[in-house]
Amino acid sequence: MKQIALIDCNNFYVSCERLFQPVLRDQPVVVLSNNDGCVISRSNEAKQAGIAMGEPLHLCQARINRYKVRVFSSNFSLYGDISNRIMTILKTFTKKIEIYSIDEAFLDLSHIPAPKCTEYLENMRDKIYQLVGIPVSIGLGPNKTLAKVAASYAKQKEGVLNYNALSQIQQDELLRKLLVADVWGIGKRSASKLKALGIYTAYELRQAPTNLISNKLTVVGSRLQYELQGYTCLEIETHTQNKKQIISSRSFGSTTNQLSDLEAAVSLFVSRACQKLRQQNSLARSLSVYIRSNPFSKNEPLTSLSDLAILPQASNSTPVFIKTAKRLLQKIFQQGVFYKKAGIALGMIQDTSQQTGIFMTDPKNSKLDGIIDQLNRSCQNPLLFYAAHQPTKKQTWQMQRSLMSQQYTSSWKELLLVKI
DNA sequence: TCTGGGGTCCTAGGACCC
DNA sequence: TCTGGGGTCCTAGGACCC
Repeated sequence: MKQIALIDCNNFYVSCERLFQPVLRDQPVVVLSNNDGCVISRSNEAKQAGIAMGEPLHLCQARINRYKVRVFSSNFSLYGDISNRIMTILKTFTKKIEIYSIDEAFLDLSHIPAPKCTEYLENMRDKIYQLVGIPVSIGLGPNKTLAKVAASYAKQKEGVLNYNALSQIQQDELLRKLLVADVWGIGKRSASKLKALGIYTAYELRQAPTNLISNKLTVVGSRLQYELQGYTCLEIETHTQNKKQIISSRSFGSTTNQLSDLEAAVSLFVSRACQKLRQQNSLARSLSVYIRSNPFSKNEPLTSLSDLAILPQASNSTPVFIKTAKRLLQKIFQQGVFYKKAGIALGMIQDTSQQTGIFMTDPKNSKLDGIIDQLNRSCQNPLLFYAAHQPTKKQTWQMQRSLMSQQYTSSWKELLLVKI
């Protein structure tokens, strides 16, 4: 039988903040999304204080005050750096690893003798804590879905749970306790469809007639059902695929009705996306731009505008896409609307080597982009910008991150100081 | 006053062709 | 006046994930 492990960092962003401020260890802590909008990571104490995942800050402010919850803006460059350290350690255990998200990885440990597997996982957990200081939970099962199930219970079991080592009765018991809405891949919609069929738990989903599930939840549901039964439908993907779409978008700190503000924002998003595009050695042919007003506004109706352009030739040149983005923006822009968010997406992505036709990328532009990438990669805050971003102007639309911790590991200026 | 961002996969339905 | 049906490709939108 296969042995698939899921390593899941506990309350990852909160754990990263605690790493550099140990005094937070027993305190309730939350980390907020961009613009300090929603809660996106909670310590166990904060969960007990009744703060929900994704809850808007302004709705839980009273509870935060009452329970003296410590609040942080998100510090993604710090979290990314800590994540890299953990993934590097995991790679010493096996080459068959899929980095699934910033705080999760699947490992194929089928080569480890089954009786030794639990001990192997405990060793892994201890090593990560010892070397990086982040607590993790590890679940192991015959496939990804059951590894996920095991990991969700591992949090109560000293961080490690080996589903394969359980008896049939224990496995059934585990699935009976698990609500179907908490199964990986079952969201709100699917959960309510299943509820209508009288299916409430993972166990009931596993036992349900297969044609019923495929009718109601399509092949996606069928795959999950098979995986709950112990078959493999979702393989581990060991090499990172190039992105098929690259999105860059942000909500603004405050709204704006100025085209020039939107142009500056969109130009910045295009530069970020193009840099990612070049990083994976790709070209894109389509660019879409969208802008919208505040969907939560009680006074103004929602305005959401977008348009897409397809270039005659695939490109990864920042100036080419900035020019196109501005053209689209001018086309869709409506006067008198107060905009809260803008974004761009690059699509029709292909490998650099796939480029055909006689028009190649302008060598001058591509050399310039290369130099900008190189300089900006070597430092925390970009050194070089296209003038279209208006970097020297104070931007009213920029993000609010008033509660951010230091860049302890990713900025020379903000390294942790140790006094001895 | 204050509600994230980035990504994937799947499907239904329209356009088009023979 | 009669006005098919099957196949492919593409896209928008739904659903879900972290």
